[in-house]
Amino acid sequence: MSRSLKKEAILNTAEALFYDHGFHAVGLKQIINESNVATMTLYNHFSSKEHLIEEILKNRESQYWSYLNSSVEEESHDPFLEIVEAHVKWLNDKGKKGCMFLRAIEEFNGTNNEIESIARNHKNKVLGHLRDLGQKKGYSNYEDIAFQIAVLLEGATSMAEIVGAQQAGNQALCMVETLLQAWRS
Amino acid sequence: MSRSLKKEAILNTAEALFYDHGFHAVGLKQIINESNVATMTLYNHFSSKEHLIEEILKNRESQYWSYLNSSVEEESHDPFLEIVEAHVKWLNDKGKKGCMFLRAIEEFNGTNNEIESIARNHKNKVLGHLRDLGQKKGYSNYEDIAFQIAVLLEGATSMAEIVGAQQAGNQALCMVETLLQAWRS
DNA sequence: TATTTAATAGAAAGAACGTTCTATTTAAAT
DNA sequence: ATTTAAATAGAACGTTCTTTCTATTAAATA
Repeated sequence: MSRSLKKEAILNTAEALFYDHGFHAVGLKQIINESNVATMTLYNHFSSKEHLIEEILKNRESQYWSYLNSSVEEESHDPFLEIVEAHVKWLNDKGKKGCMFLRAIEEFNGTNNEIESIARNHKNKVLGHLRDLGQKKGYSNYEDIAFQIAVLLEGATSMAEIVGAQQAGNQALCMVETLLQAWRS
Repeated sequence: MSRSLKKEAILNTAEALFYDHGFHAVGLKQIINESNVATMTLYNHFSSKEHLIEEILKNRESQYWSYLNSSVEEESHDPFLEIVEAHVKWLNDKGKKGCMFLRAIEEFNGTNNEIESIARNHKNKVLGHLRDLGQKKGYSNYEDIAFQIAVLLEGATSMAEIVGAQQAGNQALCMVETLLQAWRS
């Protein structure tokens, strides 16, 4: 098993465990056991638990963007609908237990600035992306529209924890359709 | 300082700390220090950290309902609008850092069934309340409408962490108005 | 083949965790 | 005034935490 495969195993196991139970609730021992590596193998790849968390968040962010970008075409007719659809796909695949970035903010605010920044920057980048889409589509109130779509995305993520990704996603899609129609008229 | 004042101090301090940093991230030592009680005073009132968490969640649930009930009149003309307004008031007063119930579910799912149940039951009760309101208002698709209002509420809670309760609340209110208009026509 | 590099298991460190114990002081009840 | 009960500070317990160390084995490179 090559070096990078070990690192990959650690990242995958740790991401799953942190996502399922929280950053502070999961110990390195469990991560080491479940990813079948030695303690020092983890510490050779990541200098501390918190640096491991940073790398997991960066990975997860790029995964999320690949969901958004693969589903939303350039010059799409309905970019917001496609964004919500892509987000729902993400929820089905990797988002059934809430938003890992919000949880990072919640668990590390005031105690680890780097982790908090990674998470906050991600959220602000999504907001900026929505704003760009709205502006490109010619909405004069693109600022408000971006916030509102963001509320829908975050709401769907949270509701997926309670009623499942399917139900939460469908309702969010239904709402964005209604809103788009209202905004056009 | 009487016995029940001590208990109250512990509950308030612990609620604030758990809400700010998470259940696993905050130790009893900090709670004991910041609420100015002795270790055994805490253990005389609460048999364990997790029982303390249970009581905090139950308290918080009743606080949330008092926000909802005080703002929503019987036979209101626009109960959904009032629900969202009450929720936004809650966010401004006690909800700037996400939903404590969702976080309880996330941190204790699979490891503490009692805590998880308290949180899940609360969320389902809110959903049931929304359904009742929709049905009473005569919406035939009250089931879907309840889910959709819930998505708005949860979305506003999450967005409050990123852009503040004011902005998040305003956008959620704006959306519910648009949706209500669409549902009526 | 010889040499360097990675990965291993597991012990050990030292701090922090939840919880219990002890001995003392304060307050209430008789 | 005497007894009973509560609350106190803080030590202590056993466990777990993150991190480091050691000594050994496996892989890759030269």
